[in-house]
Amino acid sequence: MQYWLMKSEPDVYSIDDLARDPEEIWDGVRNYQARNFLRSMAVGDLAFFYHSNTKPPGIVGLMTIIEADIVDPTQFDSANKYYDPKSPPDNPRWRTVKVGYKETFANAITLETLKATFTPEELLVVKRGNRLSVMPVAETVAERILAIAP
DNA sequence: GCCAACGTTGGC
DNA sequence: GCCAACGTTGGC
Repeated sequence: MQYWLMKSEPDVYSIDDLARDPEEIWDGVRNYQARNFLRSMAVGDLAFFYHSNTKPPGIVGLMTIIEADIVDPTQFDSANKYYDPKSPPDNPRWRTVKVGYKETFANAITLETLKATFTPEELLVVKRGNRLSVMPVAETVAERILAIAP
């Protein structure tokens, strides 16, 4: 079992949206490094839901991976923002996972708190200039996050 | 709204 | 294969 952190802009898709409709395909990731992390996820892994581009940014809840390595359908939808005409239909470029809602933390753990608690080596999301939207979280770090999550 | 960081694209 | 130009991310 592995832990992950996955970012989403709450204006686009928030933890409340996931709570309302508790199974969702995590679509729209168009970065190869993030894609590779998505592909290495397994059913039962846990992922922290991170709100980015909002005030304040931070970890707001927890979800679980309920289906691994699925094709991101938006890459073949020409009307979709994430349409990728260069993705070969017989070998889809963008894979993702289906996530399930687990919980919303009573008090979000802000980026400020994360920065005060973890070094950039321990937790990638506190690293300046980091733009990765999907990243692994070491188990020891995950346990510390869960311990401070109310 | 600014801008640093950095990934991607495309000409050569 | 290099690298300048460009686009996007995301904190502030």
